[in-house]
Amino acid sequence: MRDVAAAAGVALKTVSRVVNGEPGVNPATAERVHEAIRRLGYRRNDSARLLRAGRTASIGLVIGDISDPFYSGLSRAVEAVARRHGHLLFTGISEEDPALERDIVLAFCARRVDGLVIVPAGTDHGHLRPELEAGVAVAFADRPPGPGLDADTVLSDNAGGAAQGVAHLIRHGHRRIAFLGDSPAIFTARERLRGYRDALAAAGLPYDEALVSLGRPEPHRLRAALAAMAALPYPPTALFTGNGLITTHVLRTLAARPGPDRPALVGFDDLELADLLVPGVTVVAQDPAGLGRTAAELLFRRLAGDRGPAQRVLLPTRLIVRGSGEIPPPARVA
Amino acid sequence: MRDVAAAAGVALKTVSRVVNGEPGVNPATAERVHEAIRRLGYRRNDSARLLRAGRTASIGLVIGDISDPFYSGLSRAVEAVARRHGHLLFTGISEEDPALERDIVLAFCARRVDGLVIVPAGTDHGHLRPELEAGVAVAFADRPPGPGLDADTVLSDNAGGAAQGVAHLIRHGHRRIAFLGDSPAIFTARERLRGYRDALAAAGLPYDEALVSLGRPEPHRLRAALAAMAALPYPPTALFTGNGLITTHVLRTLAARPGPDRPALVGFDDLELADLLVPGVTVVAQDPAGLGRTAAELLFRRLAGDRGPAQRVLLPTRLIVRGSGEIPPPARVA
DNA sequence: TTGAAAGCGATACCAA
DNA sequence: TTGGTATCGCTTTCAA
Repeated sequence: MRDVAAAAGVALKTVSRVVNGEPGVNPATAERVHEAIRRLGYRRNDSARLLRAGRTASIGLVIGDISDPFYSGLSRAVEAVARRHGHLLFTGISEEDPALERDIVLAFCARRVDGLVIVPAGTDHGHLRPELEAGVAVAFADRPPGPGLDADTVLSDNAGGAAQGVAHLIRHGHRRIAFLGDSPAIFTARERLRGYRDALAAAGLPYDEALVSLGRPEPHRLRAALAAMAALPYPPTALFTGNGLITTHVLRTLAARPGPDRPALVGFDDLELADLLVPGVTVVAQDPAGLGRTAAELLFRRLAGDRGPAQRVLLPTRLIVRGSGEIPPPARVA
Repeated sequence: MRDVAAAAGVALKTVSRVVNGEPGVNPATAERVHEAIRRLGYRRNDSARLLRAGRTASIGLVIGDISDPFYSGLSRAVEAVARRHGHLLFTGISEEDPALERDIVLAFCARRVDGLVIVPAGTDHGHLRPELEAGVAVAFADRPPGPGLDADTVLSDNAGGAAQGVAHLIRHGHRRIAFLGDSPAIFTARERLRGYRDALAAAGLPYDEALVSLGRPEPHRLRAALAAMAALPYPPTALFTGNGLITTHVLRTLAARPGPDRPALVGFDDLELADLLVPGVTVVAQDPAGLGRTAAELLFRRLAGDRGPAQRVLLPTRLIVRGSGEIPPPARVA
């Protein structure tokens, strides 16, 4: 910019005025400046401008795994909202590792992002407190922050959705319904398990630990769990799977070992091509874009100056009926 | 930092030394500074530091649609490489709109990103020339830049992969093979069509325009194309679909209208759950992570000072046999 | 070992 | 309408 000013024979400030379209510049002078800008191929350095302005017009998104379609949908929505507000988006991938999440968050804060949208992997967000006090806005999506931190949070109705899915199976005559879920260390997994129990209780059915398997969504673990349940005196006639990955692995296991009495199945999370499988996979679908959009919008409301109490938004889920959840239990042999 | 210096009763520079772990500071002084840092909750502003340093330690990724699993895999790989090099990643989504792509690229450049990884939607990248001259490194992934621009480029072997898939169908006895592809305005679509023609030619089969349908991957367009082909005197006995979305829509159409003579099918791009469909979907799989990783690594090689000629890397594809591509043609009724 | 002053590239305030 | 100068938060150069 200094070079431009020199080339045009004007002061720095005049160039700044022209570049920013500020009023009060003689058209002839402005033209001289434009000429110099063209000739020198000058373009403004936004980083420097924003340093002066004291903001960065950027927000950071921290997410566990962008190759999961759920999170990529969320991510896309956040980007759209950011751009609509004239902000750029930093994306950081935590690989569900709390330490990495923390590093990324701190790196973003060191760049002085205006705000953060976090899908937390960790459960301790103490490192965020000083940043919040320093004025960084934060919104959590999909999972809540660890205890002791108060920030806007957008969640799916995990418990309600799971209850809805399990109630659907009960309505179709099932009494022995298994729950295959992720590790209870994960908030959403706990909530979905709660929904499962709620639905059983509401129908007056007992909670049987032998029908519940929680842990990492690994194929061999799930195969073993299914085998153990199949060996029970009264094996489950229906399965509720706690997330998309688990549903996929369970479907593979069922396909590899086709039997006459295929259990009914309802899964949490929609799957690509779920409608093309035979039978189609009945699922409780979330709204990943809605999570991202809502979290980002809450964030920008804060950036616009909203100082109200932290909000917690619960987004509804939707049962999509496709066939696998409507398989009746085998006829009772009297 | 000024406040810290004042609180510790030292000069600005001393604080800077302590913060950056530079040698030559009296341990006692350093401790006083640390104390002040803690008390004031100070943390360094990286944006300001990098402004002084003349770099931003950030790169930009411009991508068409992150919710496409292909691009989210690519994106994830770019993020990983960026972090490994201590860089932050800006993500911009062009929605396959050249004008938007240009805006995003220019916004990134205005922030003075050190480099860009672009999955181009546009075919004219003239706006990049001044940026390149200004020292921004650029690598293209999945599709090449428009003519007249010379930059590192990483592509899948689209033509080779398509030829491999079509040859697979020919090997299974098919002579009438349809090609359902995306708009020829798209580089990858053109290349895959070329591979199709190559494979036909290599087998001595004629190229029949009636068996080729190009255009947007919309369900009704594809349904109409399939219906028209089915009405031919000699309808195709096998289909080659030019990308994942097209494969999906075609599978839906076939499922909705099951006939006795189901055509064989090989699709470009792998699909989630492709192994669980009946029959499993035979595909030509790309390596999205490889595209992203390689492009990002080329970029960082440039940032490290490599001034060699622009490279073009071709990544191999892989045929995954699952059943749909091995259906034989119906027996010839003599 | 420590510090003063200049500068990175822009904007803001006040004066001319 | 235009320009000088201080400033954003930090690093670098050179001197003490």
